[in-house]
Amino acid sequence: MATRIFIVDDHYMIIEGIRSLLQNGKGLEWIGHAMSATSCMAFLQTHQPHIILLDINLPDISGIELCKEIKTKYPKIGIIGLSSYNQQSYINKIMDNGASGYVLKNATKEELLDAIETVMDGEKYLSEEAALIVKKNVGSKIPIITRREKEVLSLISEGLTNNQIATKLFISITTVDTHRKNLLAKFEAKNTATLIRMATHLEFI
Amino acid sequence: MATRIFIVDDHYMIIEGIRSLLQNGKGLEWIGHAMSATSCMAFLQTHQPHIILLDINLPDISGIELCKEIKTKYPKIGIIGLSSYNQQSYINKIMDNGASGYVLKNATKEELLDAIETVMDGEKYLSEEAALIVKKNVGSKIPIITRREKEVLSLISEGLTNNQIATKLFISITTVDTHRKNLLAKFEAKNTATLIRMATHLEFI
DNA sequence: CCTACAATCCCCTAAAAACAGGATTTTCAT
DNA sequence: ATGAAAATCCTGTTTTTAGGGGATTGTAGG
Repeated sequence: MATRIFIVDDHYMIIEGIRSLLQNGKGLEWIGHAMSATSCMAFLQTHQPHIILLDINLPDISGIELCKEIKTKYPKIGIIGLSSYNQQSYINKIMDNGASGYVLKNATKEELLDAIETVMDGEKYLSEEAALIVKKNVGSKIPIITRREKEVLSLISEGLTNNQIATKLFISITTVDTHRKNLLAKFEAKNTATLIRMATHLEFI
Repeated sequence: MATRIFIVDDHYMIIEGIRSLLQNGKGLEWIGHAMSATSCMAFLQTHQPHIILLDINLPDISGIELCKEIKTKYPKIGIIGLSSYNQQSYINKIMDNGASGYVLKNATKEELLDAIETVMDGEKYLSEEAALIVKKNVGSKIPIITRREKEVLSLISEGLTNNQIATKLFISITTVDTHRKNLLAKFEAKNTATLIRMATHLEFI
């Protein structure tokens, strides 16, 4: 039986690229693509791929969330994370959320086929570069922030004061202040300026 | 004569994707690809494409720099910028550096062919989304800051207080404060958080 | 010469953020 | 159900920023 492949990515060129790369792969069946999380979930109600190639940067919800959702509903599907950049933080996150592999978008055809094969065998796969990055960043921790903290962080970056954030989120100023304190602690940032800089570089914003 | 297309992108999948998208395009000749700025310049010494599809995010130097370089040496080549994201600042920058078009990586086959055709006709092309962004950001100028201001800006982003910056630069706190005030004014930022966010996105830091 | 601009310095006040201690409730997975 | 983690709220003090004035040097260009 052919391995059924489904791909979720919002970039047309990537979809085309992967389709083209997989065209000659033996034992692979391309069963379609989705360009958003919602259309992906809709597709899965009627189709059962073996492997989903899942872009981490999606327009509606993050690929990481989607990965979790897919894994909860369809635990048998193997998920391989895809990303354009060496987003250190994301590699860990998506693997923690049930993905079985991670491949960068500059991967070669061989790497991609290798990843699919490895995951089909029930093992985990990290592309060479991804593995390097994980190795390189051992110790340089990526903070794990909560939904609410992320929300506050993003509002801070938009220039809102604690007061305005409090009003917007219907919470007390002191709560916002606490979230802010926790953010500073988690990022080990001295002040807002560093916080925003780090968050931007780690692509939290 | 067929339009000779050359592509510069460090992502294998994108290269494959575009190759696949252009395969059926009439009058197009795919003459190769480069995955870095240096190999691109090397290729151009022996080949003359009509159109270069140029990714903005390259590993060695930025696509914007490369664009300038290509245009200086080979002014006849039409360059179409490619980018994954709606990087507002980049659209202006690459167009200012001689590019004739800008297409997002989630463009359809039609958009891409349209872009190539338009540029071959000697006109400029902006993809729908890109045009929207530019339109949305009319008036949102890129601030011009002085050497000293840039210095202060970068120290702010590193988390130094005005006091520490003053000590470091051997100037008074009030001077630092003035620079800060001017930075906020130039970026039209409400506070430090927005300032740093904008500066990061506009690549001042 | 004169102007523009950068870079420097000063004073002031209100608002905001940083920092340090807490405490309570809700949510969620084992 | 129980414990951990998240999210909420509180009371303080100290430091920093935001934002408003205004002023002095030096330098480069028209």
